[in-house]
Amino acid sequence: MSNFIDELNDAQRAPVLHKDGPLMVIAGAGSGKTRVLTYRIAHLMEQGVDSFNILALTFTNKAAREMKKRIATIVGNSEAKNLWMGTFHSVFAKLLRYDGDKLGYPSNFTIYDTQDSQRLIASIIKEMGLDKDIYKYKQVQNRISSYKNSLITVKAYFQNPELMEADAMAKRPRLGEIYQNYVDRCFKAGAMDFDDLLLRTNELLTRFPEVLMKYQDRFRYILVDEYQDTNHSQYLIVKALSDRYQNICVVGDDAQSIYSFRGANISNILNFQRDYDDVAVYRLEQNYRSTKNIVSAANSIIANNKNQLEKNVWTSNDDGGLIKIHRSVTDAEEGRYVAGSIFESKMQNQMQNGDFAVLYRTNSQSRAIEDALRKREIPYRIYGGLSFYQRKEIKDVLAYLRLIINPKDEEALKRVINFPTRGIGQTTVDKLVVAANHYNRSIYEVMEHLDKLNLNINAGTKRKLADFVTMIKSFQVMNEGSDAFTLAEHVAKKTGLLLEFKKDGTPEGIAKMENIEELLNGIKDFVEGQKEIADATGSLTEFLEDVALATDMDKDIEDDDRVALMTIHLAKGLEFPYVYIVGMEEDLFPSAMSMNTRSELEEERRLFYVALTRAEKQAFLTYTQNRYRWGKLIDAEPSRFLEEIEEKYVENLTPVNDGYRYKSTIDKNIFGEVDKSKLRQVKPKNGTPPSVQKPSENQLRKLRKLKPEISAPTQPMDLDPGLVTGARVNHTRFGRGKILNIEGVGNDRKAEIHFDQGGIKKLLLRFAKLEVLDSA
DNA sequence: TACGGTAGCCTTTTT
DNA sequence: GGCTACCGTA
Repeated sequence: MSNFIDELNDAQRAPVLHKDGPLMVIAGAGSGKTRVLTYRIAHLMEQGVDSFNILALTFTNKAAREMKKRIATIVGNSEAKNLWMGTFHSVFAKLLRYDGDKLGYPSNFTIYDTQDSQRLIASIIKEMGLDKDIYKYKQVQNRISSYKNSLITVKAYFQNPELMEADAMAKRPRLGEIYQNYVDRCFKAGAMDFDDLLLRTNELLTRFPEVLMKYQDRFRYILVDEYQDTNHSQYLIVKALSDRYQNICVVGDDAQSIYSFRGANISNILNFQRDYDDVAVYRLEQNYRSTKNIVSAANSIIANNKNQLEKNVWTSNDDGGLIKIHRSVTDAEEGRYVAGSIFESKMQNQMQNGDFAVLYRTNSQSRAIEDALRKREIPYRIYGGLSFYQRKEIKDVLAYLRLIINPKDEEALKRVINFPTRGIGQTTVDKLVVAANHYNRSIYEVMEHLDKLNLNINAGTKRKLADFVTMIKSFQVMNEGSDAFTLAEHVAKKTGLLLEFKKDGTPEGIAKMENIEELLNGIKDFVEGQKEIADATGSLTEFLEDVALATDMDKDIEDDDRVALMTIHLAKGLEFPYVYIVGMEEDLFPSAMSMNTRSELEEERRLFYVALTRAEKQAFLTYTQNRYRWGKLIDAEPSRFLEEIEEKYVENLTPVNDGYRYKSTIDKNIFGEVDKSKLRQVKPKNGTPPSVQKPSENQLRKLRKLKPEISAPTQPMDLDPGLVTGARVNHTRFGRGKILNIEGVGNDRKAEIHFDQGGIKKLLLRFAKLEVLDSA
């Protein structure tokens, strides 16, 4: 028997040794949860559980790879090979490649990224002749995405008057039609978006019991990391798969739930004990990562949240330094301070660049930091933001490759049919789309049968279209006999993509060409690497799937030594000796978008908690009084979160007087003369005199009507405390009534209401707009 | 059909 | 301050 178990403390050992039945591990920040997961899997295997029967769902693919590596060193390489481990999206994409045909999907289906989805939705809105200012494609995409994550299919949507009502109130009565068209078009294109990977898995497991049985039997032991960040769709998949053997282990920390904006439902973890019988609950409360000061300060922050599981995170580490708070006048100065401070620490404490991280709320904040680091010649790496695979030139190459694998892929086709330009314009593409919709075929199929169809396209253009099809077909033939790298290189040359950027001659063009070359190198590495992995073939399909689901965090970082720059969201699960949290300002952190409800604000606070607990030795918080936003200088106020840290844990490097800890000094600084009204002035629309008038009663009515658009909830939100059994309420459509009963939690909270007009209805509180008239 | 100029939106976070 | 979608012109 191996001795790795001895490396664990008592609290960690218990869940590792727990064999059968459901268990939940509530793991405070830095308490060694990855270690527990890793050792639990290794232990199961040592107990004789076949690795083939274990499924582990992690938050990043990189985390999965690292855990797998660690497990392999304990139980041996060949044993670890069969483990299914990865993110929800990558694991179930793989599953759908095997069994998605039952739902009518080809095994080589394309995965649409968010941009593909948005482009398709934009063109559907245009084709339907809708006003793009009302139907904003990003908002529409968001809405559809949240439906999918709540398992609301098109059919379910049209059966639910509540949802239709909500969209109609938001002046988007035809949202359901867009949804319908979008789903149809994706299906016709042989494409799934990110949400489909979960939704279709659910559909598969529900509609085909034999498939469910097969995977229930295969995955006898299921482990889920970061369970607090699973959404409803993911929850149901896990529930279904674990239903037979009930060997389900979830690990998480409700205090670190920060993804509700993409449908994560914190009640999944809060209700775990209700969802399964005889749940064993283990708590990891000892923090091994951070100093006492950091742990205590973090605890004092999270104590401001009301909704949380009880937990007492503690550490036996040293006190460490106080948390340093620094104020600057501009964001540029903030950057200079951070760069200077990193420089000093490196000198004084013999630290490496890789020991430092700069965390921020929004990607756009990275610029000022980058500039300052560059001036100091401190190497850094930015994670997230516009990732490599999202760059235009890379997406162009990938679009050709996608088309080779799946010619029905509409978004790929539209992307490259005239790039590099070959004389096929928008008008022609529009005609093809109309024909494709009419014949219920893909655009590519229409192009293949151009001569048989009587489309109003002239002979010259027809010739060009035929040439394009011939070219793709020649690539497909080549794909049969070559590896992904050889093919991709040929495609980049043959299509003229490389030349296109080369002849451009500008530095940007050169950079793009180099990026394409880097992509080709990446494909080469991939082909080599896949040869070592079981049941991988190094095919183009596999490469494209990898790319579609890759995140910036998945990249294996060469061991060069750089300061890490990333959003707080991306930093989850990571740790650094020195952490700088920049932009501690109202409207930025907490974000202006997240201050409408208590639950949104609490999520921002959890985000701050996550940020602070990344630090091992020392944390710095910085804020500025002026910041460039949208190219304009605006004044900024210190974040309320600064006040929330218990005072004894912080040191103000830039003290403030007047009894206020973080009073803004906007009026006294050199920007004092800036006219604030100009900074925030809204540009008047054409013809509207910029005079200030009291809004008319008519305008007020309009505003009131518009309000639902803003508050039409796609996320769980705070509910009126008056919404209790017995309360009298008014509903926008059904009129007045009385609440008979309230059931469910979070997103699923429903009220049973007896309406005066007759009838008892069960309404999802998330969508129902109820006004409390008279609380019981 | 290609291309250059510009108005308007944007920035919350991501698989 | 930058991107993109749209419009006008050649």
